[in-house]
Amino acid sequence: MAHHHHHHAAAASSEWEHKCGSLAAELTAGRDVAKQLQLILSFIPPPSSVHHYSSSFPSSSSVAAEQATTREVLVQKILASYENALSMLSTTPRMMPAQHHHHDPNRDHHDLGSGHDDGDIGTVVTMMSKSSPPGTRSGSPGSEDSDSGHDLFKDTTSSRKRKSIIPRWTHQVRVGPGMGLEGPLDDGFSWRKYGQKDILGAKYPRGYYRCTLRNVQGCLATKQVQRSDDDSTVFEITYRGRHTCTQSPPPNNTAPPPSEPAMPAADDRQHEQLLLNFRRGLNVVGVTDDGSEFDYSPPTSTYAGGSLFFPPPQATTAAMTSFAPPCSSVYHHSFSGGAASSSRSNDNIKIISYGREQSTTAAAAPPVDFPFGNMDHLFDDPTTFTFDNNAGFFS
DNA sequence: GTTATTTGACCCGC
DNA sequence: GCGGGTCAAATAAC
Repeated sequence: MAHHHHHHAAAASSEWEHKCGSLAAELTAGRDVAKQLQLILSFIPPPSSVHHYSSSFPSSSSVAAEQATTREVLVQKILASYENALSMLSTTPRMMPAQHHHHDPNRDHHDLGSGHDDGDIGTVVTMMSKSSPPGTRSGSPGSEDSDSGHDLFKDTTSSRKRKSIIPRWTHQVRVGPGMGLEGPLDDGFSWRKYGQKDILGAKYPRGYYRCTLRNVQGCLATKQVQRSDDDSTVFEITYRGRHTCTQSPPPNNTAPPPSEPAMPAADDRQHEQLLLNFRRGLNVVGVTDDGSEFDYSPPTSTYAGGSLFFPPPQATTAAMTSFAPPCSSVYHHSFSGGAASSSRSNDNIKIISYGREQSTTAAAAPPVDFPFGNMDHLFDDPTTFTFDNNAGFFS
């Protein structure tokens, strides 16, 4: 770039804005393509289950499984990068240098069966608010950021604090009396504590947790756990950001008490609930135009974050639901004309993604919120979903 | 060996 | 400067 660069011209601001828009569009497009790739990959059976045509190799099954895992993880990482980049873009112009660090394919294992007797845990309040997350910086602890000038954005002329679109919500959780159970209540995700702070005026310190897969999959979800001042059996847990990683929920223990009718506060809450319901192993049944049904087999216990692809009512391009590995084959459904092509699914089902529909073209309409319709009642008896292809929502 | 937690330092916005 | 949030070195746990 030997061109002469202008100084800080006032006009640069709008130019910058414009470039940001292009950037966002580009990133969105990239993310969308990555999702498609993820989908496509899910349709390609892992080498193990492939009919061995003339495989002269021993082809141990473990290797195959590892490959599948690896490629899935890779796509997941790409997706996470896009998501994170987008979220960074949506906060402050300031940002950190990219951090591409190559990590070994680390095996992630989370201790699910921590033998926690969850006992009496009641989720009480749900609250939404837009946040002003200071640090959406990507995970890598400042390792190699030292050199290159990242004061590019320091100028902050525009100082347009875009409101963060990072979701933030709070649960109040009460632990039963007499339980030694403390802060780290098992909410189905594995967290890693990265800090603790004494909060002014608070009796108990606040714990800071982040998703354990942050460095592996770039998942930026965090939570804070604050013990209530007066009632020491109540914990206020503030979640920040949705999980973009893939995690398995714990096999729900015995005696999940009559689940609360879960007030349908906001979208994100509904998304959470949807995930929870999926995780509990409900059946999902889709209905096509011609009335035939296709059954998403019970997702036993595995699930992967992400978003379902559902088309807006008048979608012209084919969108699809996707439930992906570890199924050897998955249901694939095109909702565009109602023409359904569905393949078989075996045991486990993962949700690749959920939450928002994304069009394939960058210039197309902005993401459409997932059409949940009125599924509140389903929360009471979350055993079966039916997706009405015509109506475009679960019923 | 590995990964998680603890804990004071550090950063950043107010 | 203050306070909340995060980092990272030391330490603990595995």
